[in-house]
Amino acid sequence: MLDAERDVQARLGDHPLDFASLDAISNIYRAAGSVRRRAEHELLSSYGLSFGGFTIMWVLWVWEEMETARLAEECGVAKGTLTGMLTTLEKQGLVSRNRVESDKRRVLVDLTPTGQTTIAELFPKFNAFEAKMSGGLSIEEKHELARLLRVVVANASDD
Amino acid sequence: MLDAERDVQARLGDHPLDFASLDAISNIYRAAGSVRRRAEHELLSSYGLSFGGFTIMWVLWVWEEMETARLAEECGVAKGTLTGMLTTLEKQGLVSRNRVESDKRRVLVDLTPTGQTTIAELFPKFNAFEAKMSGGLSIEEKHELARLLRVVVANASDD
DNA sequence: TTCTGATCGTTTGGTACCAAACTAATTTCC
DNA sequence: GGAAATTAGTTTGGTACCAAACGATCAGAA
Repeated sequence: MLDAERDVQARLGDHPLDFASLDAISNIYRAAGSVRRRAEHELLSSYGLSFGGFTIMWVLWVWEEMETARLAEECGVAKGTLTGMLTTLEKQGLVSRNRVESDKRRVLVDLTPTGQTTIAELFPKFNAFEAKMSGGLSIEEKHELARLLRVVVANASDD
Repeated sequence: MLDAERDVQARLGDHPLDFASLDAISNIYRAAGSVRRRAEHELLSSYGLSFGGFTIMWVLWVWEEMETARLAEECGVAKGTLTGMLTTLEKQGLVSRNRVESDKRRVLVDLTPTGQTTIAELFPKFNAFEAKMSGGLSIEEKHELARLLRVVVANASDD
């Protein structure tokens, strides 16, 4: 990466380059992309799940039945995106949608029994995968990584 | 996140949960997604660029003319994906494709003069954006974040 | 030479993803 | 009580993204 730093600085001329920020932020995507692809390849594809689909199921497993809006928020996707992903999961028989009687605009999403079984079997494997992806880091380093990332998330979420 | 930890542990029963790994890895996506959306919103949309399109232009700016295969690798996308993104950038007049005379399978991609101007103007703003997204972190913390992420990338790239 | 295998970029088919427009249901305010 | 504003989820139109199949080109061997 030092070559890049020198080259970028050359392009910028006298414009100062904040390389530390570039280094921190640009590595976030690189890491996210490579871990995501690896997870889909190595683990999720055999369950017919995308990374996003897995995330939905995990959230529902932990917090149980949930409205669409909150589910989208928890999963970090737009609500329109969630509609399509839920349709996919519904076709696979993994989640169910139920209109709320008292307010028919709302929809409650929940895991089906099949979905429950699937995520209960899958999650331990996924957690082991996460351990492998963070292999070589101490527990303190893992928590430090999470802490630093939370600062970035907070910055990016400011309104 | 501590509620989640307790809830997940409850679901897992006696199965041990590696929460530190979960914490580290799951925050990577959250951070990547929120920073990406913010960048597109706040900065890239006014240039008509997606995050991926910006990445391509940045790589070409730093390393200059490059073959498709290496460009895809540098940008962290599949080569088929790159084809479509290059078509978009080509339509916008920002990059050009040129077949290599000595080996007509190969294609060299480069920035057009317009592309050069665009990225030279945009990059300082993007770097300032990166600084904002990593605001509140010291220089040492930024480099530590990058270092920890590189470990993850290396783990995810193992064959 | 010509056949075989490898390599490069593109195409294809499909999901994921977003923002904005839309529809239906509910609440607010006069 | 009814029009207007608000809210929830879906639909729409478009890009991004992947893996696998494809077509063209090149390199090597018989």
